[in-house]
Amino acid sequence: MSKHILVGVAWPYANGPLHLGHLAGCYLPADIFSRYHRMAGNHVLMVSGSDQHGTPVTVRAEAEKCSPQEVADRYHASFLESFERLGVQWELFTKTTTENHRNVVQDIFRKLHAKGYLYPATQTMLYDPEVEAFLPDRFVEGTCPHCGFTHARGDQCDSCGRTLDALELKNPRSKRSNATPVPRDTTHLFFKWSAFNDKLEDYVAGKGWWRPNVINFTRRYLKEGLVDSAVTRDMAWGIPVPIEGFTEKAIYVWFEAVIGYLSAAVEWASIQGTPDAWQKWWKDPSAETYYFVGKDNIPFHAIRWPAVLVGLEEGHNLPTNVPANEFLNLEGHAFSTSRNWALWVNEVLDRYDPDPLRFVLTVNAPENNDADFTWHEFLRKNNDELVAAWGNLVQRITTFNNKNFEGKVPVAAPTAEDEAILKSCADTFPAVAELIEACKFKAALGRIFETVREGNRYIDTQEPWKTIKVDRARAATSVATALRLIAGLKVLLTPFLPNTCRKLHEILALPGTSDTAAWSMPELAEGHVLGTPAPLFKKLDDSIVEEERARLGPPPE
RNA sequence: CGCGGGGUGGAGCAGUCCGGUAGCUCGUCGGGCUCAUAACCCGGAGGUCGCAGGUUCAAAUCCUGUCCCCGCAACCA
Repeated sequence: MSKHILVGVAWPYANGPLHLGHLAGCYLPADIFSRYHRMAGNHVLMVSGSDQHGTPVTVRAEAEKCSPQEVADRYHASFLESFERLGVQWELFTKTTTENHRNVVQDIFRKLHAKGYLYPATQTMLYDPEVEAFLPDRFVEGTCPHCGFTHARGDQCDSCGRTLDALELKNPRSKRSNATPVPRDTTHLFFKWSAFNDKLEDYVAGKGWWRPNVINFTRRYLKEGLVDSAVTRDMAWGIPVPIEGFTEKAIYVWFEAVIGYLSAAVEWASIQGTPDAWQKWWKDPSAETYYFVGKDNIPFHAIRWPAVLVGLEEGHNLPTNVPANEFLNLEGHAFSTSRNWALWVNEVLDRYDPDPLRFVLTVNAPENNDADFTWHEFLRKNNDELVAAWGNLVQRITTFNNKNFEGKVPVAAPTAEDEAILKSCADTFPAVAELIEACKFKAALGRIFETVREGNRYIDTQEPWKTIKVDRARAATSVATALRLIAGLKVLLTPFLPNTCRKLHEILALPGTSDTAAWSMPELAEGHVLGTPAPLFKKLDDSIVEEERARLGPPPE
């Protein structure tokens, strides 16, 4: 009774590389979740891709005097590198500039139009005569009409916090050219969000088990009532609107990007040579759908994307859960690309191994509240928890076995004590499975480490280094038991620490690969010859804290 | 202004829905062990749960007010 599970992960915007906040926010939890489900024998389809359209990409391209596609492709390659190095496994990580995506999006757009959910309406927007383009609100700066702050953005004043309409700014100027923008009328296609209010309320009625922030925020949004809004834009870099009279305009990036979850599934199926296979995840009601995103993405995945799917009236599955994470801060301050306060994944991986990073970001994940990444905590958690508890358990057992039993699994004559520790490890499987399925990854990892500590206690009590001098058979049993224990723990930890678990898999000379191992206690027969022991992790020197802080430079403000 | 989330020993977190003398990891102090990356094991100290009221025999847990942090408020990933 294996299940079909669709895992959609937020589409990273292709105007900059990934930083640690992105990882903690969605990519790591999604990877843990998907890896577990694959090991548990479920059919996982984990998809995402780079979001390549939109104004910020064109602005960056302009600044670098290259094409938007060049900018987008560069960061797409950078994303792929990050995922490869981290061990984040996708069924497909694509991009929004594929022909397939454009076809799927335009097809959906036409259908929604035919059903009457898209209608034209005229609005007044600010136009930059210099760059000859309409300006998104945040690309307009001016004086706040409420507090007089001179650097208020078109959407919000950073000084008094009020929401603004770009048209009410005094002395507006374009952030793209510094020219004075002028109001100009433009006609767009509006999506009838208001038509879906009731249906969405019915949909979320049974979702009380979602995370508090997600469900409460969603309900409040619906309670206030959805307001129709434009889903087309006056710009060239995007997917052309396939409707007569609007073909010079592009579909709004947000509207288009979320459709990527569907188009990526279609693309994947096509690549597999089974073009209809995507329907198992999208049309079969027994399939489950999860969207891993940051908290800023909640309305788009819990409301707008479901509204579009409902509007299609083709029986697409709605999200089973949207386990949105809060935000990760860096040394007490928000990540900020523009202020250069960030840790880029690829740069961090030049200096550190992926699994310690995965460990720290999971153990300290922003699941229920904002979390803070500090180098001090990174050092402490690596040295005092990961290396000390788990790394050491593996090391002390494998080296002891190597020295005393020629690196072969010794013959065991298990007593109740030995059986108890293995039973305890076996019992950890369903417990961890339940936590992962509920998207409680911190708790799941914590639960595994309870068993790790239990393992250290077991060895301490057994004292094979003493018994081997007087009762070799007893020592052999302890060591064989401990080897079976770490083999079990290796399976449990694979979703979290896939890279070092692969190493351990080799050290234990187990058949197959660690990534595809079954979610259960593996067999480790007597006499089985093990590989050469080697430390799984490195202990870090205290000096890295100061080093890394210096590299970061002074904090913003 | 409004709405949602959060504010628990030195650090990071759990517990709050179904009120009953505060839990976990790390650090720290003391002890043990020596197989192991000075790692591992045992024990202790340390908090009254942002603040102020209230309900109750009893509140971190319910109610009211207040302060601080984060997000949203529709075009911004």
